[in-house]
Amino acid sequence: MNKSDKQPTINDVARVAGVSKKTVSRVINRSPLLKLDTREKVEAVIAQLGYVPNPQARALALRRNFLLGLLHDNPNAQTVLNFQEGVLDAIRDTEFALVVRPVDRHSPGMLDDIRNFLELQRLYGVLILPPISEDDELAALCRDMGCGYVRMGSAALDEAEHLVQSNDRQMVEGVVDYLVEQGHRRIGLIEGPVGFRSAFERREGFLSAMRRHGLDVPQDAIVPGNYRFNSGVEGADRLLSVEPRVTAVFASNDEMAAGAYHAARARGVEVPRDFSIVGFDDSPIAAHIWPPMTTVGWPIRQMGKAAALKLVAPDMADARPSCFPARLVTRSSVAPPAKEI
Amino acid sequence: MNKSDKQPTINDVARVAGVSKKTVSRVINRSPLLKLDTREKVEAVIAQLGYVPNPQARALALRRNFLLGLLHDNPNAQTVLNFQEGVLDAIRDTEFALVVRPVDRHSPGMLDDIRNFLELQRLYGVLILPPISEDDELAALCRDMGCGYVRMGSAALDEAEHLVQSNDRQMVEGVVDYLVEQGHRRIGLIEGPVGFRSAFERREGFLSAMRRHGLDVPQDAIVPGNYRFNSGVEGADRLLSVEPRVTAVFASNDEMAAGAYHAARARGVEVPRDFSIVGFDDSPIAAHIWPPMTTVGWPIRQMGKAAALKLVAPDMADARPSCFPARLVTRSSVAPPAKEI
DNA sequence: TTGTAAGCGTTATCAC
DNA sequence: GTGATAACGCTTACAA
Repeated sequence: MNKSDKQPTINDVARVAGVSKKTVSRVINRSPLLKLDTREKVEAVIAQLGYVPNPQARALALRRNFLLGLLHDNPNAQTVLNFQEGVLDAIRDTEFALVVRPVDRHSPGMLDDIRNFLELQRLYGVLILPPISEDDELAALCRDMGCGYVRMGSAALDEAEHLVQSNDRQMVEGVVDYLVEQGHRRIGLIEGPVGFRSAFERREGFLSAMRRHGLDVPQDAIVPGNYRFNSGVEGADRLLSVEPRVTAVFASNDEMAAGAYHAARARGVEVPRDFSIVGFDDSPIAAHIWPPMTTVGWPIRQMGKAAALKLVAPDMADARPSCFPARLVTRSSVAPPAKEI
Repeated sequence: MNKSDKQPTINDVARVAGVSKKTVSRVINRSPLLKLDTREKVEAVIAQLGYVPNPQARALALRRNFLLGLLHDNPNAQTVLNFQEGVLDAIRDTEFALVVRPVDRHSPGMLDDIRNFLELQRLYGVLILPPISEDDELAALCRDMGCGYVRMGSAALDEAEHLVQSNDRQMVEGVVDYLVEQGHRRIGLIEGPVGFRSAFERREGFLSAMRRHGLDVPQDAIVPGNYRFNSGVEGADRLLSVEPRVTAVFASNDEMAAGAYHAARARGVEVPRDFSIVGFDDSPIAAHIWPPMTTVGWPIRQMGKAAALKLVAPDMADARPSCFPARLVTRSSVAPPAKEI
């Protein structure tokens, strides 16, 4: 239908529609100062020809690529993938694509690496997952480089347009409420890594709810962790070795909670009869471990979608909300504590 | 140092080096017909100016982007992420970036979607993960569109330059050997989904090893599955309900193997004392479930790296191998069978 | 409201 | 071997 079978270009559209390429360009870019019938005429030709603007050419002219970047330092795999799916929900059927960029937050060159990356790829914007989303220098870098960004975090790290937030603190309060409701009084906490905002928020939620219930939190009912499985094993082991024993534990994520299962099993402590466990994330392991784990699930995919929309279509309704409520997923790892003898 | 603080362009290099831009271009593209000292002179200027070619401009001129695409339909999350890491290992410090594209193999429009995607983004090449890597139409599409591709698969799906392969069949034979060595004679199989090459290979490996050992595989020792947790629960449940019971099972992936743990536990069957379980993938759950699972681990990250190198640097040594041997990761889910009474 | 001309930073063509 | 010059497909002045 067209000369050769190459993709039609803006020139083809202009020629067929009998207008200049600039006018076609205006149609593509939704310029407001166009006569309605010109626009319609051009749109008809675009549809007829099946014309799609070439992103490479636009990228060159605009000095900005139609690419969204996903910056992360390896939170858990399912989180990253769910977030990716959400981003894809947002950019499906658009010219945008998603490029992924794992980074190493322990490398001193991280910021420079990212600068080079942004400079080279000229991304439209980046989405930053925790924990590096908490790095204000990184956000400043994006701002300086004129690269859009949205951070995902568990606190109000930034302005609404740059943030999708989960309400970790409040959710953990809910976890404690639930455990107390089940009759628990001595509840332990396995913390997340020092320096992680999410870990901080979860601990604060835990402490404030315990306080609200008038419950004591002895020093040794709080043990450190680093979000890794092994730290959950060790943490729970310490918790289970002091008397009087806690009857329940909140682990700051599922992986550590799974570790707590191990520690319990190794000591012959039965979950949930002797020891109730609650995790955080609702990752696959929570559903697959035995007994199935009660945990906090957050809408990562929606957050991914909203984050991407904040960049590519800031006025869409779905781009608005910045806070995404998590919910308690009750399964079978919590039971009322055994009667004291 | 330069006029304004923009990135230097090829023109700046040409001017400072006192050559034409085409010559600089030749240096960048390693054209062989250049005088050595011209090349060295230009290279010195490039280094001095910190010049980096602009990928957007190259993309426009070459009608091909410096992007690698990762096409997958959601195998497990850890697999995808490990593969991504491998790809990143390959393209770190190059101008390439990785764009991800989850697809839905059940959608009738999948192929058209992918065609549009390739047409629009003009990818340098794509990496295709199983199960869609097994789709020959998809490979043909890439070929037609002049888009490089490498498939990851569990069989010789394609020529070496388009393939990174794992030796599933052989590995599963090894699993059976191991179980037999431990004393098992009645061994069950939970299959993967019909139509998946990996599922086929794993079954064939199982059957051929059993045959080699002269062991009988009754009809009801093979149960269907779909790589999902629940099918593992159901499959193992069926296996455990027929007499004489199998003493061990090979589940075609870890997720189903985890399901088998559940089924056993629900019936009061103890793993591994009464029932040995072996999975496939060495996904995180294998290490985190109790007792830790014996499984087959394959070098996904290296495969990702090799796959990417086949596209971007086909002559590098690391790009050569097409077959990547997996290995048995022995943990605690296998024990000799209880003595018959 | 629309069109013209000049880029954006590279590579391809084809002389020299 | 090397260098003008014209693409590549779009956008941004600036004119009309």
